[in-house]
Amino acid sequence: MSKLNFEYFLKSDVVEISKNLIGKILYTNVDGEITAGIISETEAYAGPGDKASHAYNNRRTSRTEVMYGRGGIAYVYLCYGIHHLFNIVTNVEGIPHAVLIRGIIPYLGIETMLLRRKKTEPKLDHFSGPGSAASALGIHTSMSGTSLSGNRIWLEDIKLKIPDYAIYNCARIGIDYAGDDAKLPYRFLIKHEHSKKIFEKMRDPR
DNA sequence: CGTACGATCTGCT
DNA sequence: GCAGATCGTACGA
Repeated sequence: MSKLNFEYFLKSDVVEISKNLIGKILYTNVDGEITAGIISETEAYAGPGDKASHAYNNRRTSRTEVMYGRGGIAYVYLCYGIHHLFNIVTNVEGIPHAVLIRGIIPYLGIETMLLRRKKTEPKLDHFSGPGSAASALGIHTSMSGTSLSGNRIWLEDIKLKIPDYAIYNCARIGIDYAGDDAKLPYRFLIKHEHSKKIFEKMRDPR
């Protein structure tokens, strides 16, 4: 089990990183409460040339400014006034690439995560969808800009590797405004059946 | 300053 | 399958 260091996030191919992040473990420490999930779904947002990105055409605002920082920090923003969506900034300083985390498989602290989600049934559905995944991990917009090499949010490799046949990719969701870029196959996810297997194994390790 | 709308989720039908 | 929730952000006046 090794913590991913910032160099991992400096690579230039955000789509490649998106795919590679599938199966990594995302940890948060919120007020001393540690929870974690296996990343099961991601989307790449390729910065200035990507109409779906908040940083399209190098648009800079106080919200998007953190995306222009060095890879390996969190970009968290509010969507529809309700959902705190968690992204990982990639590439070198000045290039605003990011990966949206869209789903997790509970790995550590599922009781806490269920409380945050106001759910009782330990179902996988409650942790898929970008708003749900971030909420389960206690992520808030106030954490935007947090370094992933600190002790508040970080990533680790897992021994169990997700095989390629269990991963597929397709077009991103909810970005109809992005024209042709809406068709780009920048979304990666673990097939549902495979996610369920991992989830069950996690809950009953025998 | 005012307005339009979004990288969504939920519950009800 | 669809509408409603709900509010910060962006942008134009």
